[in-house]
Amino acid sequence: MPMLESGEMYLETIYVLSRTSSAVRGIDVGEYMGFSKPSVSRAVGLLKKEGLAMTDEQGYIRLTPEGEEKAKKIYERHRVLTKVFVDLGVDEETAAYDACRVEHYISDKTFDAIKAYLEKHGE
Amino acid sequence: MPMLESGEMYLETIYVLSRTSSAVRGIDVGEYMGFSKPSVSRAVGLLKKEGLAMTDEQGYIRLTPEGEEKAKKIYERHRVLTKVFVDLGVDEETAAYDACRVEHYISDKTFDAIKAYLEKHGE
DNA sequence: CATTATAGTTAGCTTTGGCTAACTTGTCAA
DNA sequence: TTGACAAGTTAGCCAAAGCTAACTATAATG
Repeated sequence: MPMLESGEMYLETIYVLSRTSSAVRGIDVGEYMGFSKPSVSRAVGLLKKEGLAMTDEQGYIRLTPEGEEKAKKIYERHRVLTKVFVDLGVDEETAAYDACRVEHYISDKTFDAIKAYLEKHGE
Repeated sequence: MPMLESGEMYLETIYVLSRTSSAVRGIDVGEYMGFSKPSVSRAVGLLKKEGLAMTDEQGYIRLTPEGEEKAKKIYERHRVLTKVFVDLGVDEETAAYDACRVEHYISDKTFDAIKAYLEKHGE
């Protein structure tokens, strides 16, 4: 089954936290996203079942190569969309917030077109 | 409470169908959206409860002024976003499909910025 | 060593929004 | 007038994804 917004958000959050802490725990994910421990527990369990996340020897959450690849793609969407919105004159916070929603709903085709536009017109 | 994607889609569909048929029934809405009669029945019931839709003397579904206003806004988002995506090189079908998702998730600020861009750069 | 705090899990509730099955209602034609 | 079909509604199921409460397990501290 296809990954929904919720799953993608957890994946992205784990990826983003991994880049600065390298020892990501469920509690950190929950705090970052504003969700409860049980919600994180279940969501991470689903990511594991899908082969996108795992728990390492110390009990920290890690992404599998496949999970990391997916997460990178989502995060790239986030960065590109935020930049496009900011370039269009939207304030940083709103741009990031909207990017965070939109990133889960556009097709590769449309995202690639937006990205190509940014590469041609952005500085 | 805020209107979610589902409610907005029903509202938009009723609006779009109203523009060509003027006698919109639940069955038409369901057929257009690919949903069952009971799903439409409940969704339209919710729109009524929110004061956005009503049933006329002949039993057809009508939007209230408030509902029509909301629907127009959503539909405008649909048109503008579709056009932007097409302008960026996305095929019509994909553009419309993606617009249909995105239209529910971006803020007024971001939409206005996109619209302003289109008005300046589109033909 | 025992207590306490922190992290994670389990159980079970809630809402949203699909669905099917089955019932009601209304119209139309034989 | 009756029988059938079309439209709508009601009841109740299911999945997703949040929540709280309560349990477990681990680690740190007095």
